[in-house]
Amino acid sequence: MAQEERVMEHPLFTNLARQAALNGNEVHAIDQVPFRILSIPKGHDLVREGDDANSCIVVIRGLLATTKVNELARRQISAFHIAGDMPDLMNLHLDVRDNDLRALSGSEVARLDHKAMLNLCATQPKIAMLLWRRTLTDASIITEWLLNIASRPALNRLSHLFCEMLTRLEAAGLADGSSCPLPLTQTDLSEASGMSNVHVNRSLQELRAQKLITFEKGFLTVLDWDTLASLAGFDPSYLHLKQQRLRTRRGRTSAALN
Amino acid sequence: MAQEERVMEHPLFTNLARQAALNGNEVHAIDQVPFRILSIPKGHDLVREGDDANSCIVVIRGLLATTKVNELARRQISAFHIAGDMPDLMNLHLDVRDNDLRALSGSEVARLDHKAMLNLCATQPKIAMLLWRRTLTDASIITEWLLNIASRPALNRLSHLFCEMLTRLEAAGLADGSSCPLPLTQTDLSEASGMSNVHVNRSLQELRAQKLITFEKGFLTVLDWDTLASLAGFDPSYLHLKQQRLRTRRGRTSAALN
DNA sequence: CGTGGCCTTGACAGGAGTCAAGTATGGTGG
DNA sequence: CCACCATACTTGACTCCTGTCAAGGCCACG
Repeated sequence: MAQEERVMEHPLFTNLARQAALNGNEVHAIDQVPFRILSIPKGHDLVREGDDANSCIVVIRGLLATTKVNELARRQISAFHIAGDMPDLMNLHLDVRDNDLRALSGSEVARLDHKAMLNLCATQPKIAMLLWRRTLTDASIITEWLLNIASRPALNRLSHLFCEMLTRLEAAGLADGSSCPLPLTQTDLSEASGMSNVHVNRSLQELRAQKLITFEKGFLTVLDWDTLASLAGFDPSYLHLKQQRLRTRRGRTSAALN
Repeated sequence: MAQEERVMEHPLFTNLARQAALNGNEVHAIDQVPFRILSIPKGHDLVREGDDANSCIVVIRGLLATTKVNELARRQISAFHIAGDMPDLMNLHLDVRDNDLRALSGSEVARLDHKAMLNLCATQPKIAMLLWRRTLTDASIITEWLLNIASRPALNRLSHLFCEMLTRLEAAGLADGSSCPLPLTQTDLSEASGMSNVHVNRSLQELRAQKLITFEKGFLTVLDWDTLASLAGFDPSYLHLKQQRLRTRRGRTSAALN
């Protein structure tokens, strides 16, 4: 079903095999789910509030965000989605979606057939459980964002965001040591962190001045992970990553305690 | 297994039957899940951060909250749980819980056997789907909280919280017209809304002065729903309630548009 | 070479936090 | 029945973090 010239693995498989071993039966069931590859240009909305919740997406490449605008026309980003994420899995069982899905950079996604997905869940309890589990870690991240936005001042808040993104991108194999691509504008950051773009700008300058990070041209480099993570109060356990060693490898935060 | 003298319905059944019709087979499977009734005094923690995620709770009576304290010792409430809610369903598939569950009023809960629940999910896809769906609406609420806290000023933020709680309590049959029990202290409100308790106090006075609400002795009365809801930008669709008529009955917000 | 994003800066205002003290309220025990 | 205490609520004064407004600079792109 893949419309690409190269033979590609089923996107769902790439996604789930990272979490647990699947038997032949399950792999076969996954292969039966039809999908299409879509390219979304930067700034475009893939799904809109009010749309029927009939899509199911796996990010192949790029950076997307779940956004929602409130009655005062202020836009809020409630989640970032990187390669491997399933941005609207949350809407699999809900009738109408109440948020938008926007590409923050040029992105490529696989759109899985909605009915086939529901059928897959109904017939393969283990896969359903894995997908469920994914939605739960997504929810865990949103809860952490709530804590972050509600309880930390600007500098710490931004730091936390950077710590999270570097950790997630590293876990997805997209980071290079302490650097990673992060194609966000300062306005994007402001919409994700609940602060004004002006204040984001000044906080970034402060982070740079303290030699904690570099952030330019959509590229983030963490210069001093320990200080940044402790400023942010960052504890990656809420990400529920399989490979906790990633954290210890870079995480002198905990190593320093020994 | 119920340790009460009166014969009581299985708490899970009460919970799920509200969402969808269950066949005899499914009802029987539910009845096989052992549970115990617990009473938790006001202010006590039922589960703590770091505990093994081996419990599964249904609220019978009272008000609980999921809380988490950050590195600055500031406590944040990320969810309220009323009768019928399942506060730690989110942890069913996650290893270690990263938050606390606290009784904000004297409460009564049913603690379901964790393994039996996992088994139930593995053998009854439809029930698993219903439970999954519940976690998704919980996530939807948290996302709305994120939007609320990140993007609305104090007065609107509190208003939104009140709108939500009245709507949820009404849907659970616990509200009396425009009034409902809401045993929260102003400190609780401040921890839920991400503002200081002093500022909560002043905002409450403002809401009272504008004759929008009454809030005393753990009892909330909404005096002017329309104004309150529009101030809050409240749209109940994120609650994913079955009976949308509840909203229209009281919701002159939408009725007024006709 | 113009135009539009995006980033940067300055000046100013105001919302919200903190600190601290004082006032209800309710439960407890003598 | 009343003194006592803890908890919750109120209030005032002050500070400051953060938002808003407005203007200017820097690219990238057509």
